[in-house]
Amino acid sequence: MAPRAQARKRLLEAAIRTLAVEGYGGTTARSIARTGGFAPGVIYYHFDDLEDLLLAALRHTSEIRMACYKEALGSCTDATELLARLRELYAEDMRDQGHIDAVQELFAASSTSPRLRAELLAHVEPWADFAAAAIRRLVQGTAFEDMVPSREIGLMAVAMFLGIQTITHLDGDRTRIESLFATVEPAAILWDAFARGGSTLSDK
Amino acid sequence: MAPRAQARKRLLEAAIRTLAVEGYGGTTARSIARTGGFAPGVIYYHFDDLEDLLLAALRHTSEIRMACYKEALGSCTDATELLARLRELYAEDMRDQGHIDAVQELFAASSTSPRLRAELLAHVEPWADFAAAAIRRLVQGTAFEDMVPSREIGLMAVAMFLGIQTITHLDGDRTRIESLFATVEPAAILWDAFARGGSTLSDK
Amino acid sequence: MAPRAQARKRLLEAAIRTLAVEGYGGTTARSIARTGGFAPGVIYYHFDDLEDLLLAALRHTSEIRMACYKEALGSCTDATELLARLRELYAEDMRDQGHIDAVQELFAASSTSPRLRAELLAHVEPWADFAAAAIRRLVQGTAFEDMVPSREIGLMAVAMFLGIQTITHLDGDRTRIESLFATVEPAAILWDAFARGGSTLSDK
Amino acid sequence: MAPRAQARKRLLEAAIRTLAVEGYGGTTARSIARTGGFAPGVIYYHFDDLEDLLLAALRHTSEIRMACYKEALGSCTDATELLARLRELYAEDMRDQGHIDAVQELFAASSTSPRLRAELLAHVEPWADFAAAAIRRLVQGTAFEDMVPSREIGLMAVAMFLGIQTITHLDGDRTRIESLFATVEPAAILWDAFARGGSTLSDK
DNA sequence: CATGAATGAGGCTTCATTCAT
DNA sequence: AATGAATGAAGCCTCATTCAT
Repeated sequence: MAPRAQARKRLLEAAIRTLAVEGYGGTTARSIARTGGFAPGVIYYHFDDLEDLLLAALRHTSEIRMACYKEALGSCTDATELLARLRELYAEDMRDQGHIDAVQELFAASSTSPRLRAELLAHVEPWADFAAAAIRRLVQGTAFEDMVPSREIGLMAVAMFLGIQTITHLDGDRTRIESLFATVEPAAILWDAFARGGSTLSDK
Repeated sequence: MAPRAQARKRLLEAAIRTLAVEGYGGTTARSIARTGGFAPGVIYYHFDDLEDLLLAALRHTSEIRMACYKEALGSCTDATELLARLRELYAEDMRDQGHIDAVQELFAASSTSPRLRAELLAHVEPWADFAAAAIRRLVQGTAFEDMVPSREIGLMAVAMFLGIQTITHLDGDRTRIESLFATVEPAAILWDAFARGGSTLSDK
Repeated sequence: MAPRAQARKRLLEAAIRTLAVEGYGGTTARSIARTGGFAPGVIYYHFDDLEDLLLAALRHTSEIRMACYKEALGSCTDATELLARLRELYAEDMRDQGHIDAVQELFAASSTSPRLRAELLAHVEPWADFAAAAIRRLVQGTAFEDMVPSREIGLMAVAMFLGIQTITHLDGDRTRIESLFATVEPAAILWDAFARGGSTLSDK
Repeated sequence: MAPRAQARKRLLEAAIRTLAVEGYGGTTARSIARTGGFAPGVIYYHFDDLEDLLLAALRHTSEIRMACYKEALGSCTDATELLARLRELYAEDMRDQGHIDAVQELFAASSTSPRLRAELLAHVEPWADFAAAAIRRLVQGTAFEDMVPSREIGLMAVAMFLGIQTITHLDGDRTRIESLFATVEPAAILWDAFARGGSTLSDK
């Protein structure tokens, strides 16, 4: 049913898989078609352009991930728990068909296409907002509540995620990120104990 | 003198300028030649490959910048001062012929070429070390000296730099970074006053 | 009634409109379908080929115009009147859905397709005959009756029509033709006065 | 010497030959290259575009032919002689590598490319002027001198030439034109005898 | 050392045409 | 009768790279 939408989805997923596996440079109409098992021409039946397909793939993947992250972190006020959930989400991302790698490749390619650049920029904004909101939930009710510039820190968080992803992408060593999570964990525990913990303690 | 070396340098700089101005996608043998005002064939006289030229350009630019950073930050033990010097260096980078943009483009292209990927990785390592050393100097003699995992934080710093660069690259808005420097400044002042400042105070 | 024939007619007219509006180069199965509001596949239900459709469209349009011209000029023996009627017919052609432009495009495409070439040739013949007949009516009863090679002049007339059409097609300036009609008019008046007029005068 | 210009000329002539032999529809980068015995890529080394090459070919051929016509007809004041020379020129055109057929194909293709259309239009004008000048020389000193709208008749002549060419192109029958020349000859003789002849007679 | 013409592979895209529905 | 998704060939063009000069 709705063969049109089904076909489009097949194309989107082939595009994402190809980006992840072959890199942007290797993502050609032919390679996408090979990945998806269809003729190159189909792409142009459903999309104006290769660019168009890639843009749609970006939106597709970003929407899906954003929904997951919102659900998983939406109500989290505890640093330790936040960190744990991020860890899980990240692991899930990695298990996926490579959505994150695909997005990484698109960042890489951004200078090639103004439209792609604009689209990526449009996606950075909401993610930075989302990160800022998570941070605000974290500091809410603590002594630091009014001192923390959550908007800026949100952007920094997104930047760091991007940067780490870039480096991970270079050597394919995903344990590196695990070790960063481990590094940050004590800080999270400290935060919960002293900054938030104080008030929580008195609650009990 | 050494006309060979001189010619090579001309090529390297043309490659860097082309990367910065046209992006990786627009960096072809012809466009580099046009930028530098020589014939495309020359490239193959001095380098095996376009890849070879790009790799050499990366090394060239990275060495130059690393030397600058080492000289400017080498002896810095004060967070406020460190931040101020970083700010200057960054401004200098921007004024330059676009070394940073060129490197950014090469990161973008890394998935295309294993050799490029390896080379970039080989440059990330020393920069992370360098950042770690700067951090160690910062915490040295404070109560946190043994608690701070400087290696990991160094990597995070490099990642953040990379990520911010990526985002800046997207919208061309360089004031964004200025605002991040401004955001971090109070933290640096606090650090100097309490963490370092305390002990330093008693020293005097 | 006769849904088959009706559908064919829809296709023919879509083909003609597309030729006139998009030019031969822009006349594809898809563009014809878009013009006519049907699916590209329908074409192959009613015709073997795109070529087949175009040929049929040529016949369709040529028949319709030939009938008009025959009716309007069939009994015309007066040069001035002949010219006036031609002028009207031409104006009508221009108001039409672009039959003439469509035919012009097919001439353009003739070197692509032998069948099209043959078909066009087969249409030139009757038009030249028709023009020759008109000329014969004009000279009949005059002193020139036996001297005028009407067959050749008929062909020249068709050629001139074609050529003017080609030039008009180039710059879209249809007033050019109006000015040619105006240029010829005095000659027609002269002819009627002296060649035909003389004898006619004595008749009365 | 001047290998650049030589190569360009080779391309221009290959383009013209291909247009004449294969028709516009068959004139692709590959077919031109095959005709000229070079790789398709060369075209893009010397020209921006296929369109660019075709435009240059049109100019090339038009200039050459215009020069010939100017030299042959420049001083002709006699209708019979004018006709004889035109006949020769036409025969020469046919013996050539098909310049005329090539131009014919470009007219056919004009609706495909605005630039081509503009270029053709720019060539029609001088030819019409040239024809008008020839006609003026013909009527000069006769009783009709002030009555003949040479500009308009010049355009008609060009149009007729074009139209005849179109028809000839359809069936490849070049004797048709011979027969038209023969048809017109008596008129030329008459003209020289009565219109011009009168004054010439009194000269002797 | 350098030039610049030439090559050939491969990328994007369009299109006539087919076919399951 | 009609639809519209899919195919595969072919077109245009770019590019790294080579090579005669």
